[in-house]
Amino acid sequence: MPRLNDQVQELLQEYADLINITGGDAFRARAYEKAARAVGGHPEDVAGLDVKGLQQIPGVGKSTAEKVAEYTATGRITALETLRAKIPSGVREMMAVPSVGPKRALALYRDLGIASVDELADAIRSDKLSEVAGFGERSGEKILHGIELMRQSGGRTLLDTATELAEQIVAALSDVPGCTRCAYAGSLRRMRETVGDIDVLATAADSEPLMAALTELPYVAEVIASGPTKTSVLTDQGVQVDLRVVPEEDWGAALVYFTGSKAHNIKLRTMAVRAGLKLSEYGLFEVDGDAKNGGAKGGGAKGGGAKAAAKAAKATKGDGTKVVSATEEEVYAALDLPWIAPPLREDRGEIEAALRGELPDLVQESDLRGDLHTHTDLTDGLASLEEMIDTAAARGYSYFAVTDHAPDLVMQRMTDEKMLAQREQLHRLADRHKKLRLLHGTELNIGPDGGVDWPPEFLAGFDLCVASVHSHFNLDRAAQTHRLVRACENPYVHVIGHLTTRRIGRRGPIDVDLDAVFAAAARTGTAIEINSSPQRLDLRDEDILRAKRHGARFSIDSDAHATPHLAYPRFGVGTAQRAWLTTEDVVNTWTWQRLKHFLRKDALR
DNA sequence: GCCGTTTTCGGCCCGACTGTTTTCAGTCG
Repeated sequence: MPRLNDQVQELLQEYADLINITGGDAFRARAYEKAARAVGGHPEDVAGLDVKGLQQIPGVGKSTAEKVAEYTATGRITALETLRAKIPSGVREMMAVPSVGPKRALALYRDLGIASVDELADAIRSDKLSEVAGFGERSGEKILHGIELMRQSGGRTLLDTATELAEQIVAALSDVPGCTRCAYAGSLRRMRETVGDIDVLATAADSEPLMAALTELPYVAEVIASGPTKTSVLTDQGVQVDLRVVPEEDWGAALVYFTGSKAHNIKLRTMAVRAGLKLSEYGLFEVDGDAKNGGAKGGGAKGGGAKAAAKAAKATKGDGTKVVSATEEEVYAALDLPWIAPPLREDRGEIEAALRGELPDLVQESDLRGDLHTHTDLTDGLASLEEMIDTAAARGYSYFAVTDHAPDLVMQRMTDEKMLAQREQLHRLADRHKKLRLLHGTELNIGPDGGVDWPPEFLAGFDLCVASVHSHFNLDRAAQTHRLVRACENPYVHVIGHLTTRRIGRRGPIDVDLDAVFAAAARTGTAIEINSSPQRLDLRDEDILRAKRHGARFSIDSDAHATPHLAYPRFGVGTAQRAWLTTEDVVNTWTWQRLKHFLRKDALR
């Protein structure tokens, strides 16, 4: 189950949406939206707070506090139930389609009775949309395109939700008596940007108590299938979880098998066959009789060692003798391979690299020495400068940049004076954290022509500037490329933030010649951000690989807008690992001395 | 509904873009 704060955030947001759809007071709706974000970003668990305590959260007043308290006490919010009864849930779900907001969702429901995304797509295809005032041909096309975008990531769960759920399930199952090992596998373990379902693997002599424990979890809504080796359930958030229980001696083979990817496994199985072995979900087997004249024959002590251990047990499934494979290392060793980190297991050359002994020494979350892109409540963040800095210090960073929005993002109402006052405040706070070097930065807006918010003399006052695209997403490819190349060429721009501006399942990437931008970044010494927000994960792993080939460097940042978001870099690091990055590629793993040098861009001035 | 260097009422993120309009509504960041 997600953190209670996240559940409450979702419910308050739903309440705000329903107020909007039903034509309620827009300011009231906005108050609930703000309260939703405030609760979601609040570091303390709301479960432990009473009405008084809840009201201490900025943006939460008496009315919201009472609703939250009602939810923690009873598991429901009466006022929300009342609104839900008036509007089918599918109407609100239509708001997830880009360019469909509350007004259009209501109009579609009221005039055509459309109450789901599927019905909406059907209505467009059968040309019914023009019957509703305000909808023309272009609207239909745009909405249909938006629906397709949603479906591409359709049914997939974002990394933060999936990770949290998987960790809770693993913790719960690990406590079941008789469970000797438990971990999650699948695409989540490989740190793919979204996850279709969650695969959990466990070992136990008797699988029954584990299967029962899974189906009895409070947030399991439906049991899809349940047998002695596999149980599948659906959570109340609609995420499918598959649990498999295997004998202890098969743990390694099973973990390899269920971690995937499919392509990686196929290649491993091919190698196994050549080595006279067979790898399947039931374990690693030595094929009886012949087939000992394959690749592993000359293959060194490790393979031989594992085979020696094979004398252990006779197989129950498969044709040959089961090879004990209690760990992944043993399985890989049987194939004369070193252990391969899950994020690399995509058959993108990792097996060949492993054979050559050239696997990269992947960057780890613990290698990060700082965060170079964060926000405070001076703009659209939730936490104060002090709170953000204190949390960063607690993470053990040695440097930390505060980069609030610049004035061209008009809604943030930034001014020179506010920025300079924040700098003063930051300098005063420097005394509090002797071990943490504080950097005063900003997140600039890259204009349609590639210009940024402030003139050089003002930019020179910052320790660090991130520059990002926040508008004009529809420029043509040449214009998008030009603006981003120009931003790289700006001697005061150190990091290009969320380069493609995509939001997973919500908005596609801008149309840009990535190779041209990567080349410009490498040439000018501008780092490219790996934005770790689970909604963005921008750049994608395959684009990072391309950028690395151009010689670009990267900054793995949280883009935190609240203190809990400062933990996001684990997802950015996962993405970086999928792109084979090492600490050499990631500037915020470097010492301050080295980073300082990188930030100079002297040659361009 | 929330909040207060404008303090218990009266404001509340503001401008651009898009597609449908012929003067604007809805959506988005």
